[in-house]
Amino acid sequence: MFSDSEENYLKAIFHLERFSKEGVSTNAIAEEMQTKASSVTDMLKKLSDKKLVNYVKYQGVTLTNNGKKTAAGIIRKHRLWEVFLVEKLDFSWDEVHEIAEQLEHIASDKLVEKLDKHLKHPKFDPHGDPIPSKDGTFPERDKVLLSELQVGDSGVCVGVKDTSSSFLKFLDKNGIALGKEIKVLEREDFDDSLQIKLGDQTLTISHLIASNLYLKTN
Amino acid sequence: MFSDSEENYLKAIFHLERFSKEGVSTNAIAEEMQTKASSVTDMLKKLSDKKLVNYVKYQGVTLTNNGKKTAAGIIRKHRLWEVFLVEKLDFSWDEVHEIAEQLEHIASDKLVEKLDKHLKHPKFDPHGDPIPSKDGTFPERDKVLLSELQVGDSGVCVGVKDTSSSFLKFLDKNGIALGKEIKVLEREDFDDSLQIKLGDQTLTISHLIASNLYLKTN
DNA sequence: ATATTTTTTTAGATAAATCTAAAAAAATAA
DNA sequence: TTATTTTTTTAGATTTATCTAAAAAAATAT
Ligand SMILES: [Mn+2]
Ligand SMILES: [Mn+2]
Ligand SMILES: [Mn+2]
Ligand SMILES: [Mn+2]
Repeated sequence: MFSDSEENYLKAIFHLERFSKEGVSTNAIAEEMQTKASSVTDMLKKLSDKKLVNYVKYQGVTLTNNGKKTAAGIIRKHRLWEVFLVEKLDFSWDEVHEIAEQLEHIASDKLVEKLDKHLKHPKFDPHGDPIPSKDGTFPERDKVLLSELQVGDSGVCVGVKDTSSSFLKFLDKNGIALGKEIKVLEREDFDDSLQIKLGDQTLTISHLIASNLYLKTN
Repeated sequence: MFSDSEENYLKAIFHLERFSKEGVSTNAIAEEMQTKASSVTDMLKKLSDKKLVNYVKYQGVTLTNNGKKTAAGIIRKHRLWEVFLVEKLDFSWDEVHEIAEQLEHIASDKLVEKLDKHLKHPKFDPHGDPIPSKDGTFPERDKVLLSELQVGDSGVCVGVKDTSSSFLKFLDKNGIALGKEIKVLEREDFDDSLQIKLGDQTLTISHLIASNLYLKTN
């Protein structure tokens, strides 16, 4: 239906739209896609011709309903494959993104639905990100950044904001994983670092770490 | 490493090499790939530059050792994915080829090895075709076409020569599947059709059918 | 051995996706 | 409000994979 490149642009625009109520700018897309602004302009024209984006010269783009649905479909595939890689093939969560980046472009509706069934219809991927349903609806879950909690608050780790390999490996090394219970024991005013209880151990983590971990509070 | 197109050419040449001891001709490749001879010539030059084929103008091509190993790797992926689709996702054997045709181009050695392990290192795909090992070796199995058997001979169905959807669906409809025991009861001289015993039933099949079914004789 | 047919290659064009450099428009600063 | 800077678009190239039409080479037939 659409080329890998077109699909990657749709996904990028979809993600960027969440942060700007205006149209998404050419430069923002270029940055996200690691490409040049002129290449973006070319692609926007093409996506516009295909009625996937609303594009007016110099005014950025928004996805059309069709564009949104298409983007959600690609994100659905990406995240389902990530679940597969972690749950069935025993990959660790820092290894799957690159591979899912390729698998998301495999075209077969039947494959997606069979994969979804095989995985027992997961609602979230290995990084805690929501998996849209077939019709494009994203499951919601209220979650707070660990850095927002007060001393004494506690919750269960349900997601990461930064999904970089280095961050995920850091979490592994320190025993932090989705499903783990975390309680804030102390906050250091000087640098906003936190002392937390994780299982039966106590851990000190920097503000940067805490501001990339999502918890579901108790 | 290589483009999807390059990989598809390598696979085509690999398959064609089995039938001609000479180099594979440009036209044969064009036929196999459903493309034009001029496109083939262009690609052969490129593959030759990359040392994947031995190409001399007007004399056809053969794969280099490197080309053979690369082709075997793609066939390995194709067939492992077919096993996955049938065994794990419950696809039927007539639906998997098209999807595997895409999946075979996913680039990740680790993925292939994890998939292989997950599937318990299968030696043959859902159509009975051998799955090369990581180093490019194809498992052998002696098999005979059902059409070659004499009256009274019997064997187990281990593969199909024609893998077209229509043939596979015909086999499904008649209860013929890999692993089934078949015995030749009678041969009709006029059209070489066979009367066979399949489980507890008796079936009449045309020569065309019999000449596309591989058995391992008892 | 020459003529004819078939196969293969070359020449030149097209479409997709990218790039650099220059021009145009919009945003910001003076 | 005018000048400067930033953003975006356009113009023109490049690469990859394909095609058609024509030329060249090889194979086949007379
Ligand atoms: Mn992608
Ligand atoms: Mn993810
Ligand atoms: Mn393929
Ligand atoms: Mn197969």
